[in-house]
Amino acid sequence: MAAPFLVSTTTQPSLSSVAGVESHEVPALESVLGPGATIVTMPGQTIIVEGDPIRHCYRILAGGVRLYKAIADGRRQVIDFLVPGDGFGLIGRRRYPYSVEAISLTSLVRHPRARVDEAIESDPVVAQRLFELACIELERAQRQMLLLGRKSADEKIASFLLALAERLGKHENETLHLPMSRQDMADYLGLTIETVSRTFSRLRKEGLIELATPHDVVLAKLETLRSLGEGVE
Amino acid sequence: MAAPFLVSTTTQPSLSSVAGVESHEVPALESVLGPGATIVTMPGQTIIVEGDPIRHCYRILAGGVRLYKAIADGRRQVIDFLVPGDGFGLIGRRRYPYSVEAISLTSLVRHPRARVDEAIESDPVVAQRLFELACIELERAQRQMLLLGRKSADEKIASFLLALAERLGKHENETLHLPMSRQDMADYLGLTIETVSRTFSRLRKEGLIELATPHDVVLAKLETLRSLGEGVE
DNA sequence: CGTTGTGTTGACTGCACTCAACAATTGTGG
DNA sequence: CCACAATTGTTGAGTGCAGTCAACACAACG
Repeated sequence: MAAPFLVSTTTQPSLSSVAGVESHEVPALESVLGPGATIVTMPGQTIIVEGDPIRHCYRILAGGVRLYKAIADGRRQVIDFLVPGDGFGLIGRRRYPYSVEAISLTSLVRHPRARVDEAIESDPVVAQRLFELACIELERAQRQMLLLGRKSADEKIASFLLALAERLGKHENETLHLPMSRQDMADYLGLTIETVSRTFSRLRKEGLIELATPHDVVLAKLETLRSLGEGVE
Repeated sequence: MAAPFLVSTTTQPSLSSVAGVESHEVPALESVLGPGATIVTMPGQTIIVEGDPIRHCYRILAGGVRLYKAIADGRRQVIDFLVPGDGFGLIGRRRYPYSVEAISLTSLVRHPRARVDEAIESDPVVAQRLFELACIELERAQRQMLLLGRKSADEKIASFLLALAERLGKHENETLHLPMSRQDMADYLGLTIETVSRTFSRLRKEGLIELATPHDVVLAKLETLRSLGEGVE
């Protein structure tokens, strides 16, 4: 563990740019940022610690990360999982309100945050675009509040799978790859690993999903899954 | 119930502008919006329904409102409570992702949303300010995700009281007025009315708070309340 | 081939939920 | 003004969903 950052300036060739990743995308901002340093991180490696000043903004080229908040006794709440195309350090003010860790072998491009701040001042379109991105994030967070506060374990898992499927453009009977651990899912959904595991097993027995491996889910009955996730009795 | 909107164009004199209301304030935007129509709503009255197009933005002069999302079977998640000085309809894109209802007798000023959209295009400072506001809202939402996913009933109530106290600039042994019902608090914290009521009673027995009335809490031991809210064992 | 990390399953527990009764308060009509 | 109804909050009794503790399966790895 605690492997050092492997920094390289060469661009990663295998970007694996996924289909439906829209919410964190930064097309209008691409040009503003210019070239950046490419960073490769090992699974489990910490990239940002909650409270760190926002010095850079990052975009994920390959792999994935988790954003999370923690309390003193070790409890964690995963705020979001980011996939290739997503970024962090772009929205936000002085400091990161969450920690960032790599889920798998992950490569990112890093740009000085100052370049964004300059762009906000100079280019009105940048501020508009960032405002729009922040609004999208806010709506995501508010949807997650409904999930965390009012949904059952079944409904949470169903919603999670559906949201991820939509984000990655997966359809019925396609295989959805879950790069994160059961613990990560639990901390994202306000559950324990055991409950996550049991719920996957139950959904499998009921035929709503198939588990090729613990990290590869086939969405067998998308509609049933959807009505479950929406909380329709 | 279902009393009609009482619209008047005269400005409400008793603004009751509270001290520490910062997160929803719109000082730089005041001038942009110009004069608006004043609206008075009765307790429980619906102002916005989830999914409504954002045609106006509102600022609360007196009273208070709840923002909430609901599912088909009636379960609700209160997203936030707004107090005088706060606003809604300013941050967000096409449609409201939540419903808005008055908690108490509430007066608001309403401005056409189009005026904001024009200002975003024409005045770079407006877009910057809105981006900043959205970031603040996002951080609030993310803190609430930690509360909903990982805190116990005690910790939730303690956090809630502390956040409200800070927002209204209340200190130790001062009385904090809670304008919302137990049901609203429950739906905000992901609990039931009974659990909210029981937890208030327990905190009272332990001497952390006093209950002048069910809606007026004296914060007797602010530090103990704080460590409880932070999740320190 | 043992070790370690991760996931699954079982047995049991407990925190918060449900159901229910009652108290307190407010509003309404006679 | 009082009786009654309606609304809101509190408390008790019992239940259940998800949590805890524990054992085991399985794969990856040195």
